[in-house]
Amino acid sequence: MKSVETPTTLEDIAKALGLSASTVSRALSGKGRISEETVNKVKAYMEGHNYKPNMLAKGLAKGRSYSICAVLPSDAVTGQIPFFYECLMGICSAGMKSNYTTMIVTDREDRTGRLESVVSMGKADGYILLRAADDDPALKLLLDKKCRTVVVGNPGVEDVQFVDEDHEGVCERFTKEVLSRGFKAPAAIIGAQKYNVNRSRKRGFEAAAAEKGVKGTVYTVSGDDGIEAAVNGALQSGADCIFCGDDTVCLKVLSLLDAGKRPFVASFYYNESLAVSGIEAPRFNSKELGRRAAAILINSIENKF
Amino acid sequence: MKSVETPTTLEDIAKALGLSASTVSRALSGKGRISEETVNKVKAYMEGHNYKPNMLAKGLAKGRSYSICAVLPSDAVTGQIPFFYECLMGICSAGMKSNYTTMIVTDREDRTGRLESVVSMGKADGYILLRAADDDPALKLLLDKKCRTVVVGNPGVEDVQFVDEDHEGVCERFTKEVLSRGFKAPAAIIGAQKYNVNRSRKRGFEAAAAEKGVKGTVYTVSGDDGIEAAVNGALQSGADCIFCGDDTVCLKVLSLLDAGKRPFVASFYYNESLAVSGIEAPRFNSKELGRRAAAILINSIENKF
DNA sequence: TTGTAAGCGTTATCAT
DNA sequence: ATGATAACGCTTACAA
Repeated sequence: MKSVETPTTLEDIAKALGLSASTVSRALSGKGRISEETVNKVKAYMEGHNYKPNMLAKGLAKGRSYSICAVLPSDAVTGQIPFFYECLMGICSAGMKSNYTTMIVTDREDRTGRLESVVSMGKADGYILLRAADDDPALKLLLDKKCRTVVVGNPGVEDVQFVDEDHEGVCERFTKEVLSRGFKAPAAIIGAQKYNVNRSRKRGFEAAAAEKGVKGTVYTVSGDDGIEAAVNGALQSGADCIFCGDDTVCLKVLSLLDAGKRPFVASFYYNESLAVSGIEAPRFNSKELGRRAAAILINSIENKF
Repeated sequence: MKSVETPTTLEDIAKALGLSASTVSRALSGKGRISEETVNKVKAYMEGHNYKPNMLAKGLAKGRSYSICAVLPSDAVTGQIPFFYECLMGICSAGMKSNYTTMIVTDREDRTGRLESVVSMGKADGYILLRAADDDPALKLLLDKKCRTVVVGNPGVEDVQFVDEDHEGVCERFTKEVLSRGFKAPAAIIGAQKYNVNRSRKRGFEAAAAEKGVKGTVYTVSGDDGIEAAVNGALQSGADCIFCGDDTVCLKVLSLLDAGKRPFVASFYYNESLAVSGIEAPRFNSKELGRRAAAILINSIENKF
């Protein structure tokens, strides 16, 4: 049953080397007193035969799963948002580096049943929330259950680890740069204010408008019809440029405007698809953001045990 | 240490009910001889106290991980392709229904190191390959290691389970419908032919052109510069409409054409972003496709053990 | 320094 | 029908 080529268990290696499983275990982990010689012998053996530990067994013994869980929104639109996919790639990549597996879980908006399941089965050592609204039920659940958690984007909650970009600053600088081209009546159409990131962008835009001494009008929207109303409002009030809170909003805005004679449109978040319409937007490295989140989480896992 | 409210182990329940752990195990699984009465007693107890089994322990005992692994491409562009994200959501959703966790792994193009790691650590009971090229190294690895695998899209390999859409048929019908509007010189710009799906689309397009009695020109491309050359070629040879193999190609094509006076453009795969430019395309339900893949995989896992 | 043995929580095999 | 007991592969006291 057991392969001769590849040792499948510590026992196999132990037998082959005339040692005991525990000695091999120590040789590999470096924990506990063990002779340099034995370590080398084991290491040498490992070169040829490529043993991989059974993480389930290891996990059971150490009370860990060696996997981290990415908590994703599952609403229809998210597939159109490269941010989530890229961020996920970053998490996965950073996880693998530390031998952590990345699992995912999605719940329908405002439900947490699946996440709850995952949590109570102890299938993950930590959680990365890829989006958190105010009073986010998923975040609440994770905190209640005392799960190690890192949020992508500032959740605006005390004592929660998070990684974030400087949305406010970036938006402010970007807006100022655009306004300096001579626009006098900027409008901004920004998504749901229950997301901290949208509030930051709003502040950044407003600060830039104030500094430039022009009156900036902000339309905060949630849902497609809100966007249509905002676009109409902006046009009627004579806006000469429209800033969109993110790529999703921007794509919707573009689809509502006649490409030929639309005002200048920009987005606060870049997306390749926007290139088709020649839209400018600041770029963020979401994969790197995911990497950072995972690194922080794993670090906190390894240090707490 | 152990919570009084929530039993964390079978032992806890056994103690509370004056039974043994193995009896409780049987009561829950329904396997083996056990009295109706005991089953009811245990079931009743479970109502109040919401016990969740430790899947690691269960997995160790049964030689399973209770998780399935989605193998994703990690190239830069994939974030722009809603297909992968949507498919992943479907997999995750179907997995949760059967208490399977969905984990993900990505490897840089043509590398399989990470997947190999996951495979040899036995962290997944089965694999879903979200994209397979001809002679795909990841698929080869999975088959070599005798991993239960389902591929999304026909990999063109014997004895491999897969789920797929009828790309050829859909493309043929779609192309015919468009051509019946009077176009006489259709061109198609289709991605790398190492992907079966692109070959299917090419066949579908060609069949439609043949049926309509017009000469269809196919440009097969891989990479952005290939697309530019193809677009130029199509324009110079007087194409009056351009079919794009998928949403990615289409977005690139659109960015190369002047929106005002471009020929009619259509895509063989829909993407919300294309709506901005009013592009038509057949729609596929990728989430459902993912669901089907997961269902098949899980079914095969449960039946083989 | 190394080996032995107990333990992680579950399932499966055997007695009872 | 139920309860011990071994087993899954690993870690970690504790013994030697």
